[in-house]
Amino acid sequence: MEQHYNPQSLEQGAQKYWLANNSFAVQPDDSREKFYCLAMFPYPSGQLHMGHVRNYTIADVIARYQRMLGKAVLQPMGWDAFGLPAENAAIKHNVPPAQWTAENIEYMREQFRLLGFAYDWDRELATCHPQYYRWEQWFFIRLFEKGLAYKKKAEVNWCETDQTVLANEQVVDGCCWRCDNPVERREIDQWFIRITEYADQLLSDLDQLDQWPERVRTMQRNWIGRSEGIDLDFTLADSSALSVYTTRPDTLMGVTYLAIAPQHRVAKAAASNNPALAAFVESQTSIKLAEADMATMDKVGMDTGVTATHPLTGKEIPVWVANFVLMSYGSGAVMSVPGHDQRDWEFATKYQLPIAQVIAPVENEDCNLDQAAFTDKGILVNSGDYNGLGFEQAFDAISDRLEREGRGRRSINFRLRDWGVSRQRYWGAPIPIINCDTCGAVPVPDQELPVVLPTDVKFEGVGSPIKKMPEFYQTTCPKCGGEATRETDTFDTFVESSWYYARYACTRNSNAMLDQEANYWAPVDQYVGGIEHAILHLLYARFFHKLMRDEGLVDSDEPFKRLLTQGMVLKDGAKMSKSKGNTVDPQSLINTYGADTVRLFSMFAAPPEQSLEWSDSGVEGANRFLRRLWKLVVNHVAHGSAPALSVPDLSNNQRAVRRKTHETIAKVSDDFSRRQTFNTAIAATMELCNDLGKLGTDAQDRAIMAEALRAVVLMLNPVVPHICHRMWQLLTGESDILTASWPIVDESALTRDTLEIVVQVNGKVRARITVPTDADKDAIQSLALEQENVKRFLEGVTVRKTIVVPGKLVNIVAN
RNA sequence: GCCAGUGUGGUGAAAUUGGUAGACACGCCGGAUUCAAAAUCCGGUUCCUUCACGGGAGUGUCGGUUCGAGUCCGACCACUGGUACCA
Repeated sequence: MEQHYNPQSLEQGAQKYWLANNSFAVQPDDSREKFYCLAMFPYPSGQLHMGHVRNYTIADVIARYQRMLGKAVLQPMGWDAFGLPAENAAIKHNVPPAQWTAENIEYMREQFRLLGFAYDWDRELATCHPQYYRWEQWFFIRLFEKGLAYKKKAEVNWCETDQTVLANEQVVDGCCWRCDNPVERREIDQWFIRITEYADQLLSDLDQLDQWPERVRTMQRNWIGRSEGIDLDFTLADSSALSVYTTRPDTLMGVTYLAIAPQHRVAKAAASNNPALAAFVESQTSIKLAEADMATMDKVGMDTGVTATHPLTGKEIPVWVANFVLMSYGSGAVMSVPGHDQRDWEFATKYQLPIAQVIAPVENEDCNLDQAAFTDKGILVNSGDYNGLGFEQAFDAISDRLEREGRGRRSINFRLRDWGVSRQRYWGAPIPIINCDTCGAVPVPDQELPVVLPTDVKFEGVGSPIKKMPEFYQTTCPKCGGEATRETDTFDTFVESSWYYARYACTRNSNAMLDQEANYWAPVDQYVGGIEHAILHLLYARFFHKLMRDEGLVDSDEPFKRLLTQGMVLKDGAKMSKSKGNTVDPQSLINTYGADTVRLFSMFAAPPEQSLEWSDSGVEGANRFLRRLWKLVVNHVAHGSAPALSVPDLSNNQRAVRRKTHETIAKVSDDFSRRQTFNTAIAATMELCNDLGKLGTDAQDRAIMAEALRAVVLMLNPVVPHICHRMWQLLTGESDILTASWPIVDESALTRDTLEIVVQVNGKVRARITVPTDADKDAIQSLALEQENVKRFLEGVTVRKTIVVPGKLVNIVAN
């Protein structure tokens, strides 16, 4: 028997065993409950980092735990293999993205193996493989046929010097990250998917997701941003309508100007004979597309000279161009009520536009329009016929009138915008469309799929190579047979990550996107990933699932039943990054301490939802614990098999250790399943081990030790599976802990005769008393009052009240 | 800017339903072992005060509710994530 804990040989042995027995391959099995456990697949950036280790360890712990509960557990792994970093690496190191990606996958797969994750590798997929993205292309064509995919003009960040589109992260301080020249906005044709068509469902189905963190549901709810309001028309001089959307028609009488986006047709028209305005409009094209930049930039505007007629008063009000009005939201125009909207108030103050009060506070709230807008709902004033109405009444009265007069329509609006899926990049799945001068956008026929992305490419400069490859884009129109060009844009990588979870169920099916096995495993029972994906990825995947449902591919409404969002891994309080030089390489830690130590520390150092502060000495502590545990097991086994447990013969001390064992099983079970706080589960197990060290060597001590050690090994197995694989063999003689079940609490071991409770005087602890478990309130109270220190604090005061909380405390209120 | 979250000893954290603040670890201090060191084992460790028993203060800040608040409410401060082309 191995006297010393030797992680290298022990982990190798366990991994060989799992490989030889194909331990983690799984097939549908109607005799057991299914459990689909999934961690968000990684981008193959080169090496695993600590964030990966944490993410995948959490999922692996859950998968292994669920398996011990007797379920058929699917835990697959794959690669989110398309994306920008491969192109950057290609430019920097002159290596084609396909090769770079494939090499990274090879290396990272080996790292996964060394960490001992229980993956069914038979189902591995990579999104850059044509067998994967072919089905995405096929599905996109279904969406196109249903009118759910469409083309429209939309803006991008454009670098004139590099002649390329820039991602938001490639724009630094308004300039291109490579050549440092200012970016400009440019409108180009792009493909969109109508997520707005599903906005209502995406919102209401959030209520089904009761096993998602509330904060993620809240963020998605706010992102979708449903609001009820009214579209209403102001009339321009040429009698055309200038339409705006507002959720506050009750403030309509307080509109003192209109604000329109610089790209609005009215602005463009007015600028054509106004050079100053034209210059202003032009100057606004240099702002980066990102919402954060839009919202924090200086709010500037200019009078267009155009006026519009107010739909109720008939008054003429000025129309201003304002840089904070977005052409892509609503109609690109807003009505401005500076008295009751803070942004309008600031703009009006800056440009000395009139501010009118039309809402008065209901209670005595502050309302001083010289200082700030009054944005709460209230009672209408200065509003003619509508004076005295509250928000709801005014909303209805004004909306009714506008609808009656044909100047407005009640409408439900969403903040959510349609999903732009076009990328002017090389390393992505080609959009399966052929552009024909005669027939327009024509889908590639199904039998010609996949449209394969050429991988033998040279990166010259920064643009996409396929845009310069006639052999790729020159083709004929499937409809008319004439000359045509292939779409050279590729899909947003969020498209691939929106359905991979379903494809794992049937990775190798070359006849269909999904099959019945996908329906067997879906939905994912437990999804694990970073909180940074709370909105985009998780919303797109939910949307895609509904699209697939409506195509008849899956039966369920939602893809992920339960969600765990893990926090980041920090070092010295900051996110690990190469530029900060504070990275920790998991590989060298595995080499030094073994995978179990790395896994144990990752799970012990913080609860999964919180950020985790990396600590080298903490890792040593985790390793120390494993060595101590190993010694405990080895020493126990060295003394031969333990005698049978005889509960009636136990001493009080032995009974206490046994109670601790079963209390720990209860706590760890709850921590693993309901709470998902693995750190406290591990702490409880450590506590139990500390107590076990105090057991003697007589027969019943050894019997209790045997029972406890088996429980400890079973409970730690999901976290540190290698060492537990071996310790289980030593303790039981059985070869495979994977076939063992989760330990069961013996309720009879939990009983106790006495309890310690605290005695407080005015909320401060003054004594501790030990009382029988079944003591009644009066007995507890009188015992509490007898305590010397309690008496001291009751001298000279009168007891007003006594609160007895059974099993916890007594609080004597006195003054 | 907006949306969401976090803030507790020297450090990572625990306190699950409003009921003993600091479990479990790290670090540090003291001791055992050792020729010596490493490793290991034992003990101590929120701060202030006290020979000691004990006492006082304490969970980002300020205020509130309650017999009782880390936990609930209000305001504020700092940091983190997202903000639609990073994934």
